[in-house]
Amino acid sequence: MSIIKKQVEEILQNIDVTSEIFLSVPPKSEMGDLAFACFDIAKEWKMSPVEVAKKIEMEILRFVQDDILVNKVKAFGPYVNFFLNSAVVTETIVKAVAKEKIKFGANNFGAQKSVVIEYPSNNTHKELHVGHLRNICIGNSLTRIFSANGFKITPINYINDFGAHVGKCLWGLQKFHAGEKPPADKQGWLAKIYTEASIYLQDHPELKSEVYDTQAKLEAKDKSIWKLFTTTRQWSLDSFDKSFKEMGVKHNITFYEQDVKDLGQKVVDELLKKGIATVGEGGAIIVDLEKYNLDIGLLRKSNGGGLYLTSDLGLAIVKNKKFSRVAESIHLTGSEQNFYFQQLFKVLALAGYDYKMTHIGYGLVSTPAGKMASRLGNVVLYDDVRDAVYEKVLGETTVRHSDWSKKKISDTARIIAFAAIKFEFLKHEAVKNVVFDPIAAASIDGFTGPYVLYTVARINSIVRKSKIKYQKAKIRFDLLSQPEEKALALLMDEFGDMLKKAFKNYNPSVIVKYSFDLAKAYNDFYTKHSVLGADSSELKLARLALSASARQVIINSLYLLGIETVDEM
RNA sequence: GCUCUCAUAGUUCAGCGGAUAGAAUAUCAGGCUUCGAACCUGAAGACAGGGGUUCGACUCCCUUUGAGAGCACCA
Repeated sequence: MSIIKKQVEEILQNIDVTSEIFLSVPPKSEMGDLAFACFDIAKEWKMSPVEVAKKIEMEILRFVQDDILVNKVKAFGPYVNFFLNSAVVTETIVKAVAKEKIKFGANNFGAQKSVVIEYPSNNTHKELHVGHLRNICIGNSLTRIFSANGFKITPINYINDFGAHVGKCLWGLQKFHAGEKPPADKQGWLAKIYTEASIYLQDHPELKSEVYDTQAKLEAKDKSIWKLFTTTRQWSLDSFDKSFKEMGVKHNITFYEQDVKDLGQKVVDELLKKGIATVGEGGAIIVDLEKYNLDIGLLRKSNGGGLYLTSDLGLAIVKNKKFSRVAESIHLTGSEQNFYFQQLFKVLALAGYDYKMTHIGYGLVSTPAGKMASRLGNVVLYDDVRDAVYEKVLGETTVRHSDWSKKKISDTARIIAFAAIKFEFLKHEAVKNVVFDPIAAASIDGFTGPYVLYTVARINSIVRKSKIKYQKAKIRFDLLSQPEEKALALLMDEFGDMLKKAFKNYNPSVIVKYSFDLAKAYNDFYTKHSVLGADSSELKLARLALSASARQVIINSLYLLGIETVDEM
């Protein structure tokens, strides 16, 4: 939680402001450091907001004398503004950061309640594209954000390795590529075959029965196809593991559709028995959700085959067996599945599950050319984005550091490239559709990951050159009297609130913006005041400690985004 | 056809119902013999249209227009 804000809140509470207090930052620094808006309290006190502000100002002046934190209180129309003592603010924050380090800002709203987050739920035999990339960035960040808010969060993945797309891919493989030696990128090869088969079937719909046969054999675990299935499936899984690993993403458990489909069928039988599910048109098993305004959910095909909903019911059982007392289950998918998840959650509720279920449907990622469809092959692949951004950053790094070793250049470029990618894919609010812009993704100026990393590298350089052990020194915070120094410390104090906001709204973009604002606040300080060139050694020391704190909080915010920093760049 | 989501500078995005709607980028004008110019300073530039609720609306409600998505055997 924010430390400084809390102290100001206490002052207000002492003069009988009993409702919940929100402190904001005034639009201009001349107007003070923190503001209290009197609109709500005005209703309670049955006075005009302007009168309330004046009254609060008077009360504080009368009863709160010689407060070491608050220098001045002044009413501005309906606002009461607080002018804070720079030395107290900087000392409080710098010491708190030094003490708590990576834990600075952490909250405990979750009280160690168990939350399961499921992402990116990708498919074998199909490619990983920019849509998945967005999913992975958001899921990884939410995992860290929930953890920092005191939840015990378990990231899991649910891979569909048994759907119709697999049948289609294997059919195409046998029909057009039998006996071929797969290239190095085996997973990419499968994805291409899947696309090729999809397009071919559009022109030759009469061959669809062959695909159905392949799918039926697969579901029956027929010997003629099983080996091919397990081999190709593993190619996909190996490739996904590699991608997740380089993205810094870990899942505690991965579930597979193959393993839960049969269980789901049993749940459907039970729902039938209970009368929750019924037999619908053509003999399919449905659940009528009309009275919830959710149409009809399809639980089983008329030929007895399972559907996505069938497997998800089985997954719910397995998940609840594995994780007892789940308080919340978060599902992260594209927004096109919003309606589906409303249906799923309703069916699960009817089946007796009562934990909180949350679906985050992030907006679609499209290309400048239009909508992506893997069936049509017009997708932007994860690998291509990664390589393009990496090449660009590698070029920049090589130019800037001709004296570095090849390995140092490539290692650094790799971290910067992933920072750029993750920052780019997390900067938008999740519900918004986004157009993937390759130029923006590879951009390293302005509101980007590299900008924030650069700020960290700058501070590293200052700390390195100073050769001062500021950690144990006695610091004269009273020397930190510049407005930029106070502003920087006050912004660090906001971190806990940002963390809260990010988890409440399931929105990592709050942290993205914060990390950028903090880096910008540091750069503002940096250009106006010199650390190493400060007038006295005491001031140098104080500014060094302030800089190190700012660096720590920037690192903390980047950590929540899944972004690593570099020493130099 | 029905349902859901979205609409803010040229472009990409921020804006718990509250102070003069913030950034980034592109454009123009500046700043390195000074802690790292992947940086900084300045200029110009926006709430899709129309109603309503409210002391107060980018924000809530209705409507029109535009964009995206979903709607029975796909995932």
